[in-house]
Amino acid sequence: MANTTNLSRPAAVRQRAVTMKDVAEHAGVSRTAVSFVLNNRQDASISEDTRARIKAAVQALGYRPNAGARALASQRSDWYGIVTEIVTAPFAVDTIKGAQDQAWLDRRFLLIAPSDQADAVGPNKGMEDAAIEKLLEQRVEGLLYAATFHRGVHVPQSAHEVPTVLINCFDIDGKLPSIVPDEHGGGRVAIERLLKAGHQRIGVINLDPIIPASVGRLAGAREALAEAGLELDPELVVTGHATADGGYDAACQILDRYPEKDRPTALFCLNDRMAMGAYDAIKERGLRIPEDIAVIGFDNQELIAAYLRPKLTTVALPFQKMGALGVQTLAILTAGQSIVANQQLVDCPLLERSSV
Amino acid sequence: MANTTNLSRPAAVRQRAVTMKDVAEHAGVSRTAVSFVLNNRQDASISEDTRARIKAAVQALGYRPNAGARALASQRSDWYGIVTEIVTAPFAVDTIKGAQDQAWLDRRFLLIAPSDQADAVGPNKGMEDAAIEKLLEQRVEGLLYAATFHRGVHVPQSAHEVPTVLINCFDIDGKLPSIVPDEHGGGRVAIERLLKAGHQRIGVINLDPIIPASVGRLAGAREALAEAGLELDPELVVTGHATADGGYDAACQILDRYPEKDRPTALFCLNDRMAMGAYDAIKERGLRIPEDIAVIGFDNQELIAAYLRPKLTTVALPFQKMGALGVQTLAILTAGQSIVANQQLVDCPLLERSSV
DNA sequence: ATCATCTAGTTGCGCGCGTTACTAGATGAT
DNA sequence: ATCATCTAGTAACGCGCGCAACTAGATGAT
Repeated sequence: MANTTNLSRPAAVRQRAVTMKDVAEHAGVSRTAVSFVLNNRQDASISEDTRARIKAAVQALGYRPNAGARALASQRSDWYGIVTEIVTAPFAVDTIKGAQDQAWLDRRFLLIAPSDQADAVGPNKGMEDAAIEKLLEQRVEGLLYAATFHRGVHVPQSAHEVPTVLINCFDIDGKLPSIVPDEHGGGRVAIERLLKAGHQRIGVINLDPIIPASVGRLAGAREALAEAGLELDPELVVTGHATADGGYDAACQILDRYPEKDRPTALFCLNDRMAMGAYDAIKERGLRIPEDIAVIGFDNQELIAAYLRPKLTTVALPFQKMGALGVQTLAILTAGQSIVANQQLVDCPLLERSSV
Repeated sequence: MANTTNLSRPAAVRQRAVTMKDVAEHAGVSRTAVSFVLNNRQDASISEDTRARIKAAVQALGYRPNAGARALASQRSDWYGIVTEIVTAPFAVDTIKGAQDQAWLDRRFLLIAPSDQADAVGPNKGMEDAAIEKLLEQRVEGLLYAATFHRGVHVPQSAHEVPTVLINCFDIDGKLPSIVPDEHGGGRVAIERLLKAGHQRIGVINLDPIIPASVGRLAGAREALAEAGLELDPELVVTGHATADGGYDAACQILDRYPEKDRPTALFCLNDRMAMGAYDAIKERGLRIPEDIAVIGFDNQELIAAYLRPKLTTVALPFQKMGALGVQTLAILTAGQSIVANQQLVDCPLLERSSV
């Protein structure tokens, strides 16, 4: 789809930028020589002397390459694009950070486009497509498509025109490669930590049971328990709304259902926001964390986990790693090679703080 | 400064993109005609008929303009750059969002570069400069430089080569225009809200007293009190570390210092994290919010304010608005016009929730 | 019939750069 | 002295596009 923007707005008056031609004249050589030196080409022979003269001219004039022109001539932009919900997303920045850092290492540049995938069916439907369109107009060589919670997504058609990697989500329609957190492993790790601390009777505050996060984490939890010869008591699993209030309500249910001796000694909250509410329920009952009840969360939502009192032990979602791995995967794909697996799992590490 | 990246990496094999030439041939017209139609130029005359043929060809071939080539030819990129600490910053995203949305309205594109300004004196010193350098290589027409907490900054020299606007910070060295929150007004608004609820004896949990946020908010608070014929009791102002723990400690001090009848009935916490800690101190003492003690925060750190129980009434920092205003200001500057004021203040609105 | 004007386009230059093909001179081998 | 080879570059093309300058034909006025 072409756009039809009118470019006839008056340009700002500003002095012309220094070009290679200027550098060449200043150094008394041809523009080609400058190009060879700047691109550090081994096949061209330029004497040490003129090489130095050229570099001096670059310094003296403050020459700065024009990335657009370079991309035009070389037919490669060294740019990747990332599409993500930027604002509603406390996590999006971590993904971007991871991708950005890796891109930097690879001498590439990351273009970030906003999208409101959440309303993908709503009024902003067009915005995401337009964002991708814009990125393609910049001739990005590959796309990262990141979601803020693990789920299946429909990727706009235009994203298929360049190598695309999904982060924290997977392609419902097709075969686009994806990178997702190892929810299952994260569930294991959380329970193993509680078992190690001696807890046997563990309550679970669950998320909406159909989302991948819930399915995976619970399965992992069950597996870890099974290996210890234990089972997850279905009565101890209560589903809450994925907010602090939801966590509070769920925790109340669990805590109030049993006399003290049968009460679970630990709570596995499937996200940190619910853990935040659970804290309130526990404190309200005069119980101490972790002495009376240990709490373990999931997500490592810094602002919550690190500031709760006591600080929340939780399982981290590896956003930075996923972002970095996304760029690495893209690098492989854009080089025309094929990748190992269509879906890559990234570990969810345990973050020890003080609530267990 | 020129970079000397070697571009000789092998490019991915991919079919050539559709160009204007292809469209022109397909439509049986000259390339210029296509350009005129796509740019919607009024001064050129193209019949309705060929205009339609060209548009059809664009559709048929899936033509997409090459932004780089367009920028090269037109000498305007339509890009702005924004430099900000992306990861350590819960707020950075809001600024970006505001700027991004405004840029979108203005048919411009926002390039985001990371920077770790916090360690500007440390090992990452070079990174910020490099990031700006990269943006300038992309020929951005203007720069936004955003900080995550209101402060004075030193802006790298290269940022002076294009119009630059500072957001949430101000230029220590020079005269770069800036956009900052109206801390003073925010302080007023917070206190006025408490006064309206009937509170007269108000405790303040202060930030480091030398930072602009503290200075402004306190001054505003004093002014509001003065207008009600009241004064801020110096004993009721305690400075805490800007964390939940700091807020807890400070709140304990205030709450334990007085017998019940002399205890303040409201707490103005100069940031939400400290309010989070204050909540704990209050609840620990069996007091209710807001019945026994009202709490008002500052910053509107969503993840905290909206999830505390009861939800925290707080004064919002207008990051989105500042971002948007930044882009608008940049638009004025890049158009060669001059702006009204060198420093623009943006209102900090009160966000009513349930803690007052 | 002649000239001016308008319509509907086209030709061609240049943006800044990467790159291929060429060359003038120096050096070495025979 | 002659030819091949090497050194140290240079000339020229094209990437995709915007834009100023031009043109061929149609229309209208005198």
